[in-house]
Formats: sequence, C-alpha cells, structure tokens
Amino acid sequence: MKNYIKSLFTKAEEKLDYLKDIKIQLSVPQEVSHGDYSTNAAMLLTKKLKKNPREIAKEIIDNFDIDESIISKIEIAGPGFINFFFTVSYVNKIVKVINDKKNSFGKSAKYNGIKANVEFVSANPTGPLTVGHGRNAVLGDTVAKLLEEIGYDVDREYYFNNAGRQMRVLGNSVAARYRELLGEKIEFNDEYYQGEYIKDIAKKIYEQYGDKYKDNSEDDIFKDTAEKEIFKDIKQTLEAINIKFDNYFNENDLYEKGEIQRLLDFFEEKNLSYKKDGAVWLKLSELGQEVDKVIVKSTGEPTYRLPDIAYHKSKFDRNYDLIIDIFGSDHNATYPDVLAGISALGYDKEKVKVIIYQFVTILEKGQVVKMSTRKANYITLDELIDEVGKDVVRYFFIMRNSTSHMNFDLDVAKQQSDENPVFYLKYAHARIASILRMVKEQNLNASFDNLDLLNTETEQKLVKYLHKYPEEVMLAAKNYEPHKLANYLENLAALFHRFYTECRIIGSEKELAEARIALILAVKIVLKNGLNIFSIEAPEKM
RNA sequence: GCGCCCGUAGCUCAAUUGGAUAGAGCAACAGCCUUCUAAGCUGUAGGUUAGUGGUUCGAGUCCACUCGGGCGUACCA
Repeated sequence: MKNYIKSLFTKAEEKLDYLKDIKIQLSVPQEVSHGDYSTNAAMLLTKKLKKNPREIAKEIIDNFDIDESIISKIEIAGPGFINFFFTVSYVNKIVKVINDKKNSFGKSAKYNGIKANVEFVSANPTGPLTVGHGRNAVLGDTVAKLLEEIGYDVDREYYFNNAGRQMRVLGNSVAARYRELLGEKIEFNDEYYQGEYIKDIAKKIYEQYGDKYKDNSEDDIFKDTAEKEIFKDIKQTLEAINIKFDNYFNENDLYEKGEIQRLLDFFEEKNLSYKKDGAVWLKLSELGQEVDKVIVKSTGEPTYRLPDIAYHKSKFDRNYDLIIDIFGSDHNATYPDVLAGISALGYDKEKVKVIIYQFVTILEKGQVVKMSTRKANYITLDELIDEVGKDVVRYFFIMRNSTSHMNFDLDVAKQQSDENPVFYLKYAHARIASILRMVKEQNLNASFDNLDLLNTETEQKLVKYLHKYPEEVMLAAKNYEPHKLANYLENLAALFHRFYTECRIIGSEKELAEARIALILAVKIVLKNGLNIFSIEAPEKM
C-alpha cells in the first residue's frame, strides 16, 4: 500500500518539480475516517511555495495518476493532510501474499551480505548471571535476530577477561574455601566472593585432587577451575533462554598477539600519547574529548581503555560493517573514549552503534534489591527462568524500550505470570490453531477466491494491520528497538481476538468461511514469525 | 558541581521519530459462554504528559530554566 502511494508521488514529480525537495512521509492515522494512509507533504511545502497548504494539496492530487481498482478515495483534510483510502480488494490481496510467503513474510534482503557483529553479555566469569544481565542478554540476542531478519550476516560475540584483579580475588576466594574444607581455620576476607558457588568449586577441586594443593594457595588451579566451572554455568543459563554465541573473544589474546603493544607504539608514533607521573596518557583532549586519560598505569598495567580500543580495532579488522555494543548505563561514560581512540586509528566510528540500556530496578517484597556479585547479593537469572519460564523472561526484557528505567516486581512476576502479555500473544496463536482443527473436521479449506467478502470494519482493520508487519520489522531492526515489534504483535493479537468474537467461521456461508480461514492462516503466520524473532514458542495448544 | 538517561491514568508502560480527539495491560465498576479455546470480548471511570517559558500551521516529542529519580564522573573493569 505504502509503495503504491510512493509511486504516485514519484510520477507526479515529473510535473511538479517542488515535490523533489521534500521527503514524503506517510503515516497511518489513528482515526479510521482519516484514511488508510496520510501525508503532510502539502504542509511541508507552505513556506517554500507561500501558498495555502490545502491549495497545494489540491494541486498535488490533480497530478496523480490514480488506478481506481487500488485507490477508492483521496481527500484533503484538516490543515492540509492528504488522506488515501484503498479498495477492499486491493487491501485483501495481502492475505494471499502472506500465505504464499509463509516464514519469509517480513524478512527482507535489503542488507544481504553485510556483516554485523553484536557484542553482548560479556560478563567476566566471576559468578552466575544475575537478573541484571538478563536485559543485556535478551536485548542483544533479539537485536541480532532482527538484523538477520533484514538480511545482515550477524555474529554474536562475547568478550571476556580472565586476567586482572577480579579474577585473582576469585582464585583466592576458592583457595580459602578449599583450605577450609581441609579443616583449616580460615579468615574469609571481606573482599572475597561470598557466594555459595565458591564452596562448590572448592569441593570439586578437593574431590579431584585431595589435599594436593594444601600449601599452594597461589596455584593457578583455583582460578582456572573457577573460571571453567563458572563459564560452564553461564553458558548453560544462556542456553536455557536460547542464546548462543558465535565467538568468545578473550582479552588475553590481544596481549598475546602483541596487539596491545602495537597500539601503544602507534599512539606514541603519532604523538597521541605522552608520559606523565610514570603513566602513559592518551591525548583524548585532541581527539574531541574533554580531558586526557591514562592508558597505562604507573605500575605498567594498562587501564581498560587500551584493550577496549584494541578490541574494537579487531572488530574492524575482521571486516564488520556494523558493530553493535550492548552496554548497561554504567558504561555510558566510558565508550566515547574508545570511539575517539578508534577514529584516531583511522576507522569510521559511525559503524559502531552503542546501545545503552537502563537498569532494571528489582523489587522484592516492596524493597529494592541491590545487586552485587562479590557480596553474593543477587537474584540469578537461573532462578528467574525456573520461576517464570524462558518465554516470560525473554518477553519481559524486550517488551519495553531500552531507555526506560523499568521496575520489576518479582512477587508480581511470580504470582501473575498468567497475566503477562506474552500469554496473550501465545493464546491468539493457539486459538487459531484450535479453529483450524475444528474447521478441518467440517471439511472447510482456506480459499483465496472470495477475499473481497472480508469487508466488515473488524476484518478490514485486521487485514490492514497485517500489511504493516514487514515495515514494523524493518523499523524495529533499524532502530534497534525490539519493543516496537512487541507492541505491534500485541495490537495484532488484540485485533484478532476481536475478530474472533465478532466473526464466526463455522456457521457462515462456505465462501465467507473459507475466506476467513485464509485470513486467520495469515494472522497465524505473522504471529509465529514475530514470536520467532523473540525466540518465543508459538504453541498449537494451551 | 558536571555528563548521559528518565518523569505520561492509582500501578507497569506505549505513542508510526514534530501530526489530527495522548493509547494498552493490570487494578476498579457494569455486561457477554447450550455454537470455532472466557488465558477472550464489549462498555464505564480514570490525564493541566512533573513545572514554567520559548520555537511553528501543529509540541508528550525540539530548545532554555526549575523540581524529582537512576547511572556515571579513577593510574577499578
């Protein structure tokens, strides 16, 4: 529908030069009486042409070459909107299109062959994933899926660091628990990781090696075993919500392959770094940032900035055209430094899109739960998945804009999981499946011969909404906003449920019944395609 | 103090990127199952979009200031 209107404008441009100066915006009015599509083109031209917008609208319409089998009416309304009305038979053609395309309806080839890298989760292996990581994980995976839907070739990547202070503390924590197991009285340092999982790891080491490491608290065995075990759990948790990564990128590689040193040399050579107080500083003030920052501490250890820049450089070197980072709002002050470093290296930082999501406030018994991995004060993602299930977890984290500071009341989630909107979507799908089973018993089959019979207001609304699906996918993908698609699906389900109560299939005339079957098949396909993007089951029964 | 994000119905959140009368779900109230799944549908009620000013044909959306909340503001990651 939209494309047809655009073609009208393109043709009209040959006669009306001024149309070339504006971008034609088409929107679907909220009010049905304002047509199927509406444009503000005439209003945008008032200044330039110094004419009344309604006069301009009239001139534009007079220059349209209209096919009456497609457009039933065009009118000028309000201050100068041009409203388009489509014919029933043209609108209903989509039902056949969807049934023909099935799974591929909504997919686009627009970005075929373009390589994208989506980096998300990226938690260091110091403890189990918490509910806080959930938003990151689901957002990243869904953004990746949306990009695939419009043609991108996407790699999902997890970046982690198994060196550094945090991991040493982790190793020491396990060693302490290990000695405790051997009967030693230990003082469990406040700085140590307090969680029960530390004891489990210590126990594993004890079961395998006995007291072999009794006097070797510094041995790598503690850190290495902890890392391995924790990573195993993290991967399991992610798999439980259908998330798999293509690449695991270890920060250590950057050191071992000399990338860090090379980068340091480069900055020095280009006179972009200098020494002060025994540390190496990057001249970020010359790269568009406020102040210079340290990249190598006086101890000789790099700060996170250096490896982060090197890491992003590696993404460019691996030929990604689109590089997406999913970060929590606590990172919002750090990435501009990295981007500045990247452009200093001569890369196009526009290819990097940083998606900052706001933290979810977790409430339990009316209290805010503050999360800390080290203090073992957290609710794990596993617990949440066990409690409410994979689909609810996934839907919950993408149903709202990532800019929203969501509240999540655990008690409500546990009690009212039946009232979660995700069930509403699933129910619509299951309901259609059920109708189709009944219809089969009555020997009725979908038919596309009499789609014009779908002419009630309820049916037309539903059909027109189906038209929008591919556009909604594109919009959600290009803006990295999965919640838009969630809203779309909820509206679609609502329109279907209404159709269900108002329009019967069994009991209607055969022609009408079979046209309606074609319609609900189309709705089922779109619901399923949408839920598939969210990795949520579309059940045949509930 | 400074930077980023947010403030919309009692609660949780939308709003086609500046469009026409700001919409859903919970919660409340009143209805709808001897016919395809009532995890559903219909209706009622609920709003000075935190506040004040500005920009224009037109502002929840853009700008300025004020108030309130979140996250940062390291030679931690």
